[in-house]
Amino acid sequence: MSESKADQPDETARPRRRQARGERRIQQLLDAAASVFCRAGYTSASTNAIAREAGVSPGTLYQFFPNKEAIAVELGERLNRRMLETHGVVFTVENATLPLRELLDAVLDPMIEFNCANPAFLTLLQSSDAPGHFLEEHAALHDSIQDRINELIGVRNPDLSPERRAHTANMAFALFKAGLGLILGHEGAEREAYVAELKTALYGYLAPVLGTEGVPARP
Amino acid sequence: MSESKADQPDETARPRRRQARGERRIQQLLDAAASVFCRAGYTSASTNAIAREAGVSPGTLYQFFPNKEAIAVELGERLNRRMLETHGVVFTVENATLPLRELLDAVLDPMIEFNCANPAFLTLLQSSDAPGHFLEEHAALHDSIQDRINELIGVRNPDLSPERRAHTANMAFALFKAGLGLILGHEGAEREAYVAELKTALYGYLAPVLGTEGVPARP
DNA sequence: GGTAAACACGAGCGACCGCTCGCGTTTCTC
DNA sequence: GAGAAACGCGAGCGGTCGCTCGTGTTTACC
Repeated sequence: MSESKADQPDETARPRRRQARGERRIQQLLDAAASVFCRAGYTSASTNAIAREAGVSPGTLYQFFPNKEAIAVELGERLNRRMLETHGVVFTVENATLPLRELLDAVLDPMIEFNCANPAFLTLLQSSDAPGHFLEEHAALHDSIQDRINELIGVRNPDLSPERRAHTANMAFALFKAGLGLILGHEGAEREAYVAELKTALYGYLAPVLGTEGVPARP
Repeated sequence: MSESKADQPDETARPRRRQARGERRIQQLLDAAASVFCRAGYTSASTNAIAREAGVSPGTLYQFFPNKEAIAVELGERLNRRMLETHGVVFTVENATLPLRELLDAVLDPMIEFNCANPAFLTLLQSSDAPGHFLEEHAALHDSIQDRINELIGVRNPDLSPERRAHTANMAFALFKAGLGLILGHEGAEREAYVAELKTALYGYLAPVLGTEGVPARP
């Protein structure tokens, strides 16, 4: 109870001014983490391996991240932010009113492209083995995407009950992740084939709920 | 090179006569392993935890399994065998000729029921983190189911090219696993809702390929 | 009943894990 | 250029892991 000086040890402790070198190291470490997570999964990935891959010592890694979990959280947040910044535009009202086939192209193609370039994202999204608090951030990451899908379905078909809409969004996202796994597991022509299969599957699933035709713009 | 006595140390080494007590212990250990794998995933599950859950010492566990990997392999094989014995009947020519909606019910309902009763099966099926040789058995387990689906699709629509059929079987299985994950993650009414959504999704995906009507019996 | 094998135990070995700490180097600020 | 702070290192700490081994108990077979 003798900590009444100036700084609490809990959150918002101290902003720790980073130098340009530090920011560079952080990026190196996150890139290395993405590679190692992707290769071994979250649990099997070791912080020493991440540091080695980044070309720094274990001590240096812990200059920038308080623990292993924070690395995964930060990586997930950055990837999620980057995906929404770069391709988040796809969840627009204009796209929602397109014919279903075009809507799927407009949404899926950028998503797939991003995930092919950043396979660690899917790894984090479906890392079911994970200790305690990482699961919360994991869920947050999940919901962040889920909400976009939910919203798009709501715009497309406002008559759907909230429960049904949630189920549909949840299932659609699960189907997407499943297809994405197949896509990332193949290359070249095989990959393209699975992209087509995924679109077929989502079309077949969503057509009865969302309709295949474009919906007219609201007055 | 001086091992020309009688028994090679490699495969088919010695059959080690098991007593009834031993068989019972093996079952206890596999049940415990299923529970622990399911709770923590393959990598995070510790052999000591499995032994503890089975109520035996670590040493006893290693009387029956040479290593951790062998536990997962044996568990996977037993579950797979039991599923095929109990519900493998669903992949019959008679079922293949049913109307699609009834075909899906006939195939999915037993599968879902089995996986709800044995959630460790899905855990093993999608344990992507795994060292070396477990992946081979993992793939074998995978293919064992995949082949059934492939065969069923072949009976239903013989005109499909082998490549397209393989893609369809692969994607259908991936979609099934995705839906199964949602189903196992919920209970009661929510679970039933996701069962319905999964059937809808697979119906929408397979209808254009397999046709919705029953196919006539072959002369 | 005697003996060999199967079963059971649990302390603990070696390896690796996440992470720390003491100390040296680089960079910023005045 | 002096002081502070950020950066960087790597041996190694405490802990857990998969797994072993010496020893004792139970069971099968004659």
